[in-house]
Amino acid sequence: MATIYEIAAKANVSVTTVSRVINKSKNVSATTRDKVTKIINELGYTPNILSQSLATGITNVILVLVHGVDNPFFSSIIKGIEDNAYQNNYKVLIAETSGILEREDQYLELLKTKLVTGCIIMSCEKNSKDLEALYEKYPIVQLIEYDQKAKVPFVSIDYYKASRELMHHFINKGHQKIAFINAGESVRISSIKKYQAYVDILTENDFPVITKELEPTTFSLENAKELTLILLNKHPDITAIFACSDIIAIGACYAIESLNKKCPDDIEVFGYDNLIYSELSRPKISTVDLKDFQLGKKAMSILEAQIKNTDYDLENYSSYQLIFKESSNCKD
Amino acid sequence: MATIYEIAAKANVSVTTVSRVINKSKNVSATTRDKVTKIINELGYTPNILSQSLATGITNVILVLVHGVDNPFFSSIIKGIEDNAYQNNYKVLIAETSGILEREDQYLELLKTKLVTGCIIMSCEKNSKDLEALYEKYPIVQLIEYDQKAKVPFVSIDYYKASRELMHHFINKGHQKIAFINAGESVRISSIKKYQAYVDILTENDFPVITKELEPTTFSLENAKELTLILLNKHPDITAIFACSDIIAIGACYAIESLNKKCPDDIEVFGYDNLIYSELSRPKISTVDLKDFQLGKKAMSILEAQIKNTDYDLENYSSYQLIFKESSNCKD
DNA sequence: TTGTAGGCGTTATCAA
DNA sequence: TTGATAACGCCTACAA
Repeated sequence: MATIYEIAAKANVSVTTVSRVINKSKNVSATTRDKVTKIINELGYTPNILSQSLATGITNVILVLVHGVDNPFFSSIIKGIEDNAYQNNYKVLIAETSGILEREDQYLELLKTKLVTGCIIMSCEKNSKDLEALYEKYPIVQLIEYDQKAKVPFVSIDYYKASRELMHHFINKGHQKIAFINAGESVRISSIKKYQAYVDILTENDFPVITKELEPTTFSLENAKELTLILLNKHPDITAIFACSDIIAIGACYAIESLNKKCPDDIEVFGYDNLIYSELSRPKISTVDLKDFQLGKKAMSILEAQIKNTDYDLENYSSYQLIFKESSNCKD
Repeated sequence: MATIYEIAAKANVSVTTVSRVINKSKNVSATTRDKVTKIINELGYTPNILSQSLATGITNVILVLVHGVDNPFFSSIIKGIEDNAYQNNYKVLIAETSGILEREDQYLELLKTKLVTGCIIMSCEKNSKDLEALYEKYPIVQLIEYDQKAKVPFVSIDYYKASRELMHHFINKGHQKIAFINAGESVRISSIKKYQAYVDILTENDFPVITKELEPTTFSLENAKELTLILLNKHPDITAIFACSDIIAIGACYAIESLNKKCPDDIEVFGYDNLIYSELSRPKISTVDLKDFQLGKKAMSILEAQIKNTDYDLENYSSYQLIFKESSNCKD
């Protein structure tokens, strides 16, 4: 690879001048600039990011930490992040942690070693203190799931509010026996908030709480079906199911169908996240849309604010929308 | 962040010695090593990868270039890559190109600038020559889709063979009017090979070729349904459909259902890729499993061979398996 | 407008 | 077994 020195030699100028041209500094004459630019193109020169970063202490690379790229929201969220990032000339790299703390740390070291400038964390195994410590030193933003105790900026949606809205729909429809099937990761803020809303509304109305939680390791769809069957067996008078995710909702529908009941006529089902799955299934699953693209964009903007030292909020709630499809009786 | 100099100062040794300790060189006395190690731990020192790489010209980071992380196979393939990579102490980063050449180049520059050591390419917009030129300089492996004309190593499956096998199943079942619905990216090697196999087998048997190709920009599921309806309208005697992907197969099933026909009784349908979608739909889609995890592992091993300068093959075909589910009459 | 020289944090070379 | 010093490729005062 050509270096700044070779360019300088061929152009008969100093490396400083070449550097100026590369960085579009104003203090270069048009003639010099053209001469240097021409040679740069001739030699197909690309600046060595390593060296640039070493000298400036900054890279234009940001990292997205995710549990797994098969994370349901992930693919559309990343588009939002990138949209914002590319506009501001950042490169976006993604890393999977698989929920393994050691691996998470390994990738976060890329921050310490200056390889990446900031990090969007969608999956975090750290305790609150360690996370805060990290945030003190580096630009960090949590996305969707976040640590309630840590004072570290996050972008998410108000799961509690959204879930109350969903429950209100059920109540307005006259449902009294409403089941809730939670994902098997009830430590996640999203699960906690959904459950809170579910319980609160039922309590306010004096209706019974009927819940099951998925076993974390199983294939959600099958497990959801099993759990729903157990619930429906024990409580044959259930008329509505609040599923923590679309996949779970589909499993629930399978269970309903296998009992020769109809969804939504006999039992109404609501999912969460508005994934493509909810379109593929029969009936199509009513669900809560998270506007993933917006979430991603917002997260990137918060990160950038940190990098550029401008103002930003610690708590950022993005909008959502209840989508009524075939698995629920249409809106009120 | 602490640097090697601070460590050296505190330990009363030279930076060279500290460097030796960090890199586990043999030429350090146990006493010195312990002393230095202790201070390293005390100060929570992490080497600056940028500097290391600048000095050595090597990073332990590899890059996976993908069109989009919503690429259907991607999530399980990446697990295979990582499995192999972590064992050999590499970090794996992922980047989306969205099929944009400029963006692809931007990420590939990370190779030139030594930020990453090698690259697994799952999506490439480059022409054969440019790709070959890249391969001359850097460790590169193509995964799944590959450029037939470029002499650049690839890991994929033998789509032609697999598709012939699939078609043989149809023929053995007595089907004569077999439709083929191709993805809207018929420049991809996978699409080309599937189509080749389809046409070859029909020609060998003197059966008619009946095909449609998806419009690239549309939502596959709906578009597949439409196209299937058109085909079934024009050729009501079609008894089998070879769909280029599971999603397309699901769309085909929808079309069949909407005509009050039964799958597989009236029309047998086969998909490709064995994605989760094929499990969610009714009927479950018979499909070709690609053993994604193995593919990923293999790709990483080829990349490593390049990095470590050991032998490897240019053409690597991984195994596959026809999976018979509900959308086809069970195996022969 | 241009150039010189020192520094970023590490490793490699050579000598001691 | 250790250390001094150049080198990696770039940026940025400071000087001219």
